[in-house]
Amino acid sequence: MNDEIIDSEARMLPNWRAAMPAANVVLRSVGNRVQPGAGKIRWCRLRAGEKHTDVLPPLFVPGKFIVVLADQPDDALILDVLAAGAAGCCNTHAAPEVLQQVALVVENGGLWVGQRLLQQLIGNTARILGQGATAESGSLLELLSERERQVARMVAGGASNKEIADRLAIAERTVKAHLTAIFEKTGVRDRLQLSLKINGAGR
Amino acid sequence: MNDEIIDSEARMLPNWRAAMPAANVVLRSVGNRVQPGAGKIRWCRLRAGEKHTDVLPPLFVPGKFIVVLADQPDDALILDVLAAGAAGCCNTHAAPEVLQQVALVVENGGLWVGQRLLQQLIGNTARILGQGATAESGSLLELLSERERQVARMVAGGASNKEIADRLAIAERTVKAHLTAIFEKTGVRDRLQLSLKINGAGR
DNA sequence: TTGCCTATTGCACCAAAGTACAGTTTTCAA
DNA sequence: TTGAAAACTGTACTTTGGTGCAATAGGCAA
Repeated sequence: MNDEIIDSEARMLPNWRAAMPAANVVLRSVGNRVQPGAGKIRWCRLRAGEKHTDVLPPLFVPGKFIVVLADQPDDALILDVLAAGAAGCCNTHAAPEVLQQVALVVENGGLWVGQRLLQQLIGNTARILGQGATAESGSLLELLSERERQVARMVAGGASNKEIADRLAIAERTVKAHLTAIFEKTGVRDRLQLSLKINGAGR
Repeated sequence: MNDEIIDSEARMLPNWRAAMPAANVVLRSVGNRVQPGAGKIRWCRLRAGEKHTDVLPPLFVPGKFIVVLADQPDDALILDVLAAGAAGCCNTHAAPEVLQQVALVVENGGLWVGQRLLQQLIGNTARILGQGATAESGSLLELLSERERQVARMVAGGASNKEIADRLAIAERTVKAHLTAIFEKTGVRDRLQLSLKINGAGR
């Protein structure tokens, strides 16, 4: 793979070379755009003291994935760079096997997250889900009253609040009240997310 | 790899064979222990109606990783089996490439989570591929420029304009401009309808 | 060189979605 | 009889979505 490794110093590390012998280190300065190379993945080193908000934005280009190699990859940083659009984040000195694993996942369009952080996310989310909503639309809809179910299905079918109000012969305000209750019970934030959950869209 | 696939029927699926030609399907009955094979991974099919709490516990043995192949892998199920100790969970009929990706990650001690769920775990960050797109959504997306496709997929994955702007490092106004063009080209009236078309749900 | 397409962006505006506070009425189990 | 839940609704507000007008700049084929 002809990936590039973007760093503020032009020094190839041994684990990088072992993982991707064909890659090149490309220099960057803060704030500067770097011309994309041929590979699908743009590896970007984040040194201690460098802010991802300064480093990453110029690097995002269509059709390329960014993987961050962080010198100090604490959980908050990892989540931040992933939330900012990076497809993975691991330690600058990660083993070549790990870097290759990251490359495979990311090249296939996946996101790569370290195991320990992922387990934390899973544990936290499993506990949250265990206390409340499930994602399956059947059991999701079971949380709702009869009228709420009716409104939820209509939203999932693409209807606006006004259309729902007209069809059910109720006020638009009433539709909004039902939706607010639906959002609270299901843990979704808006009608688009509700539709995705009910329709089972995605995987 | 000499992994085993544990199922209640002794029937190898084509995607399983393609992903791991040396694997065997091993029969199990509910509640029964299955002697571990030589491989590191024990793939366990979870059919519709089968409860993971009945199926998985006898399968956990030291030194082996369990990956669940679920017929109906909704988010709650995936999180439950991961919280219960499985190292991955994907669709029974996942593509061989996906199964191989799972195998690589898990054999190296990682956890494998589907992209959509992972994005939810990361706080609903979104990078949605066109995986699972219908023919309609395929031809729909062909109408769009590269950047419009990117924006459209992110909307279909549930992202707000602000989130898309942040992830692509562009202005929210630019996202809206792309969406206006997308709506014109596809003939939909808003992001909810766009999401339904791309995800192949509803009308 | 020219014209078209794509990408980007600002300012301004209106419409729709969603939230907050508050209220009434009906049904039904305790 | 009482209290809770469900259903309904108004007024008012904030946030987000979407549109209109206008503009610059780069890439590329004719």
